[in-house]
Amino acid sequence: MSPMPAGGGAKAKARQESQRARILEAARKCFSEGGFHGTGMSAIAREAGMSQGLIYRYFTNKAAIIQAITEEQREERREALAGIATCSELVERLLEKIDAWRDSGTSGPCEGGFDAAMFLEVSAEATRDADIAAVVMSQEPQIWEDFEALVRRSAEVAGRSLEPDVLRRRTVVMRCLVDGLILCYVRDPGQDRDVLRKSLQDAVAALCL
Amino acid sequence: MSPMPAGGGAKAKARQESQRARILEAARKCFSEGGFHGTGMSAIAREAGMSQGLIYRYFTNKAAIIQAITEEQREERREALAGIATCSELVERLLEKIDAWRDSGTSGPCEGGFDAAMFLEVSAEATRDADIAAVVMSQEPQIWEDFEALVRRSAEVAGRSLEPDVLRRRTVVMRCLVDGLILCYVRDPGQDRDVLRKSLQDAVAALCL
DNA sequence: AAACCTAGAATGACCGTTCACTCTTTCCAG
DNA sequence: CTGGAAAGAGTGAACGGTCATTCTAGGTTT
Repeated sequence: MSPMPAGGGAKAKARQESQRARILEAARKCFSEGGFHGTGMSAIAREAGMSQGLIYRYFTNKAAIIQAITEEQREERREALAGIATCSELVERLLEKIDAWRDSGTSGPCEGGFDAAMFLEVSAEATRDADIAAVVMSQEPQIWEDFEALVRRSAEVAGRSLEPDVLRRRTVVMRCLVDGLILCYVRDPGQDRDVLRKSLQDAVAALCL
Repeated sequence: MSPMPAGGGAKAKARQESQRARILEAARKCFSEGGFHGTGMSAIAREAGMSQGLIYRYFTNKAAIIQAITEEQREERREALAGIATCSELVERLLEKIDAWRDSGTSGPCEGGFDAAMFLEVSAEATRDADIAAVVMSQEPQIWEDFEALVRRSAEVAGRSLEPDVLRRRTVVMRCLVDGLILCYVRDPGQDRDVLRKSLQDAVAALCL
């Protein structure tokens, strides 16, 4: 009946999880290179080193894989944000990550887990697929919280205390800057990295962050 | 030999152009709703009110249509930017356009020609398809020029004169803000528009623009 | 032997593209 | 003006291929 194996022993459970993870990892790489709709199940199966049919034992269909990957992104973003103290540092780390992504052969997630192509793919897909849009929107409050916490932290480090509504506005600006930076850098990876860095740091300073 | 009709009379030329435009318009709508790879030629043909085969009289293949649409975007962006005097006004107009796009049923280009879905689709595709990436990158210098001109204009209106490197940095920041705003608003169209507006206008003011 | 895992073939649908063919317009010889 | 051939515009069926998904049947583990 159920497509997923019903767990008996803990060992089976473990294998189940590892297979799911293997599929997800393969799918992430393929989707990153070819996009959600440009990637076939055969490519995912090949990358994962298994048959096409086997994938359907762990995921009901392709959409479920896409959804799982979309959900994964939140965790990665949270973790990345958690280890950062100030807005200035965020800009620095982000530039490093984009560099790493770009240098990893224009495809696939780099070691840091950041994948600019996937970021855009998810955003684009959300404008079309209602299910993906729902997942993305459900993540938003959490992401805003994390960003706001960062901005607050950053202001405190700088010895300033922001009023709630100012904090909120600065947070919005900061997120727009970050997203825009990704877009700009991805669009033209050849442009001067230092100009980008100085520009953004300049703005961060002007905004008292 | 040649796939495109060789022009005899001016009338034929005119029809040729109008047919091309018809296909492009239909394709834009379909691509906006389903993405480049999620849209079939049959859908474009149906939307354009012609047979699939006829499309190939005006475009060598699907990739050529995608490329033509990508190229179209530059003109639209240029025109939109040309009619704007200050950075503050840019933020205002952009929010209006995103609203118009969102309200037009989550699909298709709105009357203002702005299409957030297409914007993301092109950016995402550029990370994968080398031809599209080339088109996008070839547009970049022009777009940066337009943005820089706007920022300069805006500073002059505010009675300030920016030094070249400061101007450049402010331009980068402004573009990141604009791109980021689109991304934020598209990701969660339900969020408070006024917060977005105030936040961005705040930042513009803080950056002396 | 029972339960599960897995590969690989089969499925029908749809993909982008081509092709043979039919209309419609153009154009010039008579 | 007219008639008929040449050329262009347009159709829709057909092509090989790939798509996502399902099924069958053979292994492997327990």
